[in-house]
Amino acid sequence: MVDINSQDERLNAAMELFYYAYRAFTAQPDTLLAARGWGRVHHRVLYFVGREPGLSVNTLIARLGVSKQALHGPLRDLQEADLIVATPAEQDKRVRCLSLSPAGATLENEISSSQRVLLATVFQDNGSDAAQGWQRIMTALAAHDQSVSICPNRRPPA
Amino acid sequence: MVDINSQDERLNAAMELFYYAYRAFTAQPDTLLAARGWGRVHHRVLYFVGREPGLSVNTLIARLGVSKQALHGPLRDLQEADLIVATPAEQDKRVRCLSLSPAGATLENEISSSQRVLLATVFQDNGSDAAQGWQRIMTALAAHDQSVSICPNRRPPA
DNA sequence: TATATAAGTCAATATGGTTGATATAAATAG
DNA sequence: CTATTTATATCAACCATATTGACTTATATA
Repeated sequence: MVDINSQDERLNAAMELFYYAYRAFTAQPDTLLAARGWGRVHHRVLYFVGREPGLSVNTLIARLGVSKQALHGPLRDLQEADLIVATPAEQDKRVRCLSLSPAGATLENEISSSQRVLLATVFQDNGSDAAQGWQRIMTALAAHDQSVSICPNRRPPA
Repeated sequence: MVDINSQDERLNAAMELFYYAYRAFTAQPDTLLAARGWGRVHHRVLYFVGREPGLSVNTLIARLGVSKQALHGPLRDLQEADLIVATPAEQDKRVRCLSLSPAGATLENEISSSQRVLLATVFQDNGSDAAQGWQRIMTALAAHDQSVSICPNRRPPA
């Protein structure tokens, strides 16, 4: 039988830990983007286009869960900076297929590699047992995600 | 020697995991607060006041990293809802000491207990080894937090 | 040919943050 | 006792970012 109060304390500590760890994890991408005067949406566009090259504007809107008007500003920024290219689809020339330019891929990689390096460091510093445990717990948590697929845009990702 | 690409894949998966796990973790508090038409600031006020009862308004502003004008709306909401009480300090009657009312403590507990329950569940389901590993990794990550103490308000916490 | 769809844009509006100026009450310096 | 500083609280102007609605253009399809 575990002492209820000490159990609660442990969980409270875990809650704080989660928050500060997440903040550390997201700090560097934010800094890299903010340097260009860009925000979360730019980051998320780069992220989603990087992971699903050739997706359409409407698909991206669905992925991000924002209105098209909210997307177009950042999307245009990224196109004008030659980080995202939009090419008409062959079968249907109305739809624009979005993908990362080489420069866009470089930036996207720069951003996410800062996160990969951080993770790689802490995984290596704490041994594979800890890393595996972390993965198990996070997987279980992610499985509890109640969020709808076309996300309600209340709490933005990336 | 580890294959670089598979290593990157593992880290990419960890990045996604982190994001979805965090979203699952924060989903329920958001829902509970949104039901009252409230947002993150209300939550964070309840959280910080709950963990540091008797703190002053200026201290709270520093903890949150927002302007006093941005704080006062939500703070007034919470006072009018009798969730937060402000009592003049004995030594210096200018400063208001903020604390949770019984109702405020109840709500705060309701909010955070949804998170405690989620954590307790996944910790229990995955064994103490995994839980300990998670804690080690998250602690190491949190230690890398570069954020300044009076945070620049660019990337909001809680 | 008429209609529907994908993308892009303009306008009006809401929210939530900012800074600046000011008011009030209480503490403190001279 | 008076003057100044400090802690809190507002008011106003402004800005960024999101929303919805209406519309245009190009393309596809019935």
